[in-house]
Amino acid sequence: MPSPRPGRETVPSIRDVAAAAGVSRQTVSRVLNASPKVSADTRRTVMEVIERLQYRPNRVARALGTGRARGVTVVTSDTMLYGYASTLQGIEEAARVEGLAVGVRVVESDREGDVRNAADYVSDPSAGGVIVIAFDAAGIAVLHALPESLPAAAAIEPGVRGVARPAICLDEQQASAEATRHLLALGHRTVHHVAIPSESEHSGRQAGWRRALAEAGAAVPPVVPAGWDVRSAYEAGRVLAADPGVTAILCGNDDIALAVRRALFEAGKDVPGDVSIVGFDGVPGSEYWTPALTTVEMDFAGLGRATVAAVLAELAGAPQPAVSLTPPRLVVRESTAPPRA
Amino acid sequence: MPSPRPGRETVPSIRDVAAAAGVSRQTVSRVLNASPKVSADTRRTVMEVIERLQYRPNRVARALGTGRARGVTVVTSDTMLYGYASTLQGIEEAARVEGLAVGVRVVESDREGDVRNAADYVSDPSAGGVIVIAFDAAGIAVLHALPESLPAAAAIEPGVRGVARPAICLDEQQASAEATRHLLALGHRTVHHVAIPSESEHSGRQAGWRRALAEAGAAVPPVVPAGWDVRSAYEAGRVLAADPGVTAILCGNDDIALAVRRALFEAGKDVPGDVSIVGFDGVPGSEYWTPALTTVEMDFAGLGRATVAAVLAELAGAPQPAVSLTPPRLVVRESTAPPRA
DNA sequence: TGCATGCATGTGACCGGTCACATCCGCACG
DNA sequence: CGTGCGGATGTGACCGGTCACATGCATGCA
Repeated sequence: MPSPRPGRETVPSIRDVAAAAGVSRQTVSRVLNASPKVSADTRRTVMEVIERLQYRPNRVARALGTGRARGVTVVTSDTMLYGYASTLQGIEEAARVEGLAVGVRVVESDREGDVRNAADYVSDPSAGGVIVIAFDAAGIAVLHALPESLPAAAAIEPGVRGVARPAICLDEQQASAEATRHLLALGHRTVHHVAIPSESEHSGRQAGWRRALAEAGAAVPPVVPAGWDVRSAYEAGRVLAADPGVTAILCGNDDIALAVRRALFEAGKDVPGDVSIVGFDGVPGSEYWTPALTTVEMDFAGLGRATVAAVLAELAGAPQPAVSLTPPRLVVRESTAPPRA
Repeated sequence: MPSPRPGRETVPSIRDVAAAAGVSRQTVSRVLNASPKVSADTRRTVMEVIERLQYRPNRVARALGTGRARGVTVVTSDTMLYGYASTLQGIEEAARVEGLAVGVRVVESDREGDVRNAADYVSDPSAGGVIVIAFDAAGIAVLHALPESLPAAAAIEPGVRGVARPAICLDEQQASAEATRHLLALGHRTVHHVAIPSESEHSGRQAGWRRALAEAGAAVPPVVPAGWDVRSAYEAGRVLAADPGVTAILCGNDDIALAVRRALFEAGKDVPGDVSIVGFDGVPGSEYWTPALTTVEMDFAGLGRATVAAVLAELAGAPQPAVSLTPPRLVVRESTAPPRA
C-alpha cells in the first residue's frame, strides 16, 4: 500500500472507486454527473461502492477540470444592513438547495481600487457564478468592472439603467405610492420623505412617493437625503421635527424610521399623534416597536433566490427564467394616524 | 497560435509568464509565493511580466496542488441575528485582509442530517480552513462532527466544555455582573432575567447575573427562557409585565429587550419609570430607541477576527496566538432608572 | 452476410498550479 | 586544485477530476 504524502489525507479518489467497482474513472464520473449514458446495472454498482468507500467528489479538482467552480460568489458592499443581509440570506438558501458553494466578497466602497480588486477576485474560476448586490454605487461599479465573459447576475434597485446583466429588482414604486396614499387618505396635506442613498433619481421609493403626491394634487416637499448610517437619518429627522408643517413622513428604510422617530421624540412630538411615520423594508421586530411601525415589507430573500436562478441560467447558457417575486406590501400598524384636528 | 477549447477563456497561465520571462514555471511560482530563494533580479523581471500580462494565479489550481484552498468557510446556523452576522462580518474583514477567500455554509438546525452534510461540505479541500460559529446547539454539533484533521476554530459562548478545537469567546460574565450591579445600585431589590437559548447552564450572561445577585444578597428569581425569535421573547415579557414585583429586567439580548419593552408598553408600564430594562449585544440603533437602551456592547467583529487568526495558525501548524479582545462593556443610557418610590 | 447505427464504456491528454528532487554555478576551504 | 557547500533554478510527476475521442459490441436493415 503506497503511503500518501505526509500531511495529506488518504481520502478515496475517483480512481479508487473505479478500481473497486471494476469500471473506468470516466464511468464513475458519469454516474456522479447523472449522465444518461450509463446502464442501470453499472450505475447501481458504482453507487454502492461510493457509499461503501464514503467517497466524496473533490470540488477543487472538478472546478479545475471544468474551468469553473460549481458555486456562486456574492459581491456586496455590506453584510449587516437589513436589505443586504436579507438578500444574502436568500441567496445562500437557494444556492444550498442547488448544491452550490457560496462565497462572499465585500467591496469596500471607500477604498481606492477595491472595485478592481473585487472584479479580479471573482474573475478567478473558483468564484463560480457571480451575484452582485448592487443597491449602491459600489455595487454598480463592480457590475461594470466585471469581465464580459463572467456568468453573473445582479440584485439592483429599480430604475437603474445601463446594466448589461440579468438584473432583478423588487417593484417598490407601487408599494411606495400605496404608503403615500395611505397617509394622504388619513388626512395629511402632504407627506415628507427622508431618502436612502440612491443611484437613480427615479428609484422606486422616491418615484412612487412623487407619483402618489402628484396624483393627489398634494405639494411635493423637497426630499431630505440620509446616508446608510443611523446618525445621518437622525439629523434629517431633527430638521423635520423642527418644522411644524410636517405631519407625515415616509422614511426610506426602517433604520431611518427609527432615527426619525427618536428625533421626533426628543422634540416632544408624539408618534402617531403629532406626526405619522412609515418605514420601508419591514425589519424583523418592527412590529414590536412602540408604536409598532407601519412599513413596507420587502421580500429580499425572494430577490436573492431569484438572482441564484438567474446565474444558474447564465451558467447553463439557458435563457433567463421568468421569476415571480412577492411584491412589496404595505403593512399598516400603529405609527400612522390622522393628523391632529 | 493554438486556439483554446471553445468556451474557455484565454487567460495567461503560469507557463505563459515563465516563457515570457525566460525562466521556469517553478521560479514564477516561487515569486508568487514570496519564496526567499529567488534572486532580486529574477524576481523583478518576473513581476514585470506578471504586470504586463495581467497574470492572476488560479486559486483552483493552487488548491489542487497544495491539497487545500487558501480560504475559510464559516459554518453557522444563522446569518441575520446580530451576534452571528456581526461575527461573520469580522471574519470576512479579517480574511479579506489576509487574502483569504470566504465561504459560508448555513447549517439548518432543524433539518435532519444537515450537521453531517455541513461537516461533509467543509471536509472538501475547497473549503479551506473552517470557522464554526457555535453559539448554539447546531454549531456545537457541527464542531463535534468535524474530522479531526481539518484545520478549524470556533467562536463559542463562554462556559461550553469539551470542544477539542481552538475556541474563542467573549467574557460576558463580567459585564453581565456589572449590568446587574448597576440595576441593584439604582435601588432595585432584585433583577429578573430573560435568557437566550444557551448550551451551558453557566453561560456568561446567566452566570454573571447570578453571581452579582448572590454577592449582593439579593433573591435569585427563576430564569425566564426565550428563543431566538422575537415572539417568544414577547411572551416572556408578558409574563414579567404582569408581575408587579418585577422592577428590573436583564434581557439576554437586545431583540429580547425590544420585545420585553413592547410587552411592558402594552401592560401600561413605563420604561424606565415602572420597570428598568437592560439589553445585551449593543445592536446598532439601540441608542436611538425610545428610551435609548442601556445595554452591554459586545465586540463580535473582534471575536470573528480572532477566529481567523486562530485558523490561520492551525493552517500554518503554528501555536495559537494570544489575542486580546475588547471586553464586553456596559453602556448606560435611558432604559434604566431607580424604581418608583 | 455486410455494414451503418447507437449505446455503453474506456483511454490519453489536460486543467494550472505545487511538490520533491536534480542540477548548475560560484565561492571558500583544506 | 579538488572538494564541499549553499543559493538559484529547472524537471518530471502529481493533485483529482473532466474533456474529446476511440473502441467494443449488439442491433437493425438492405
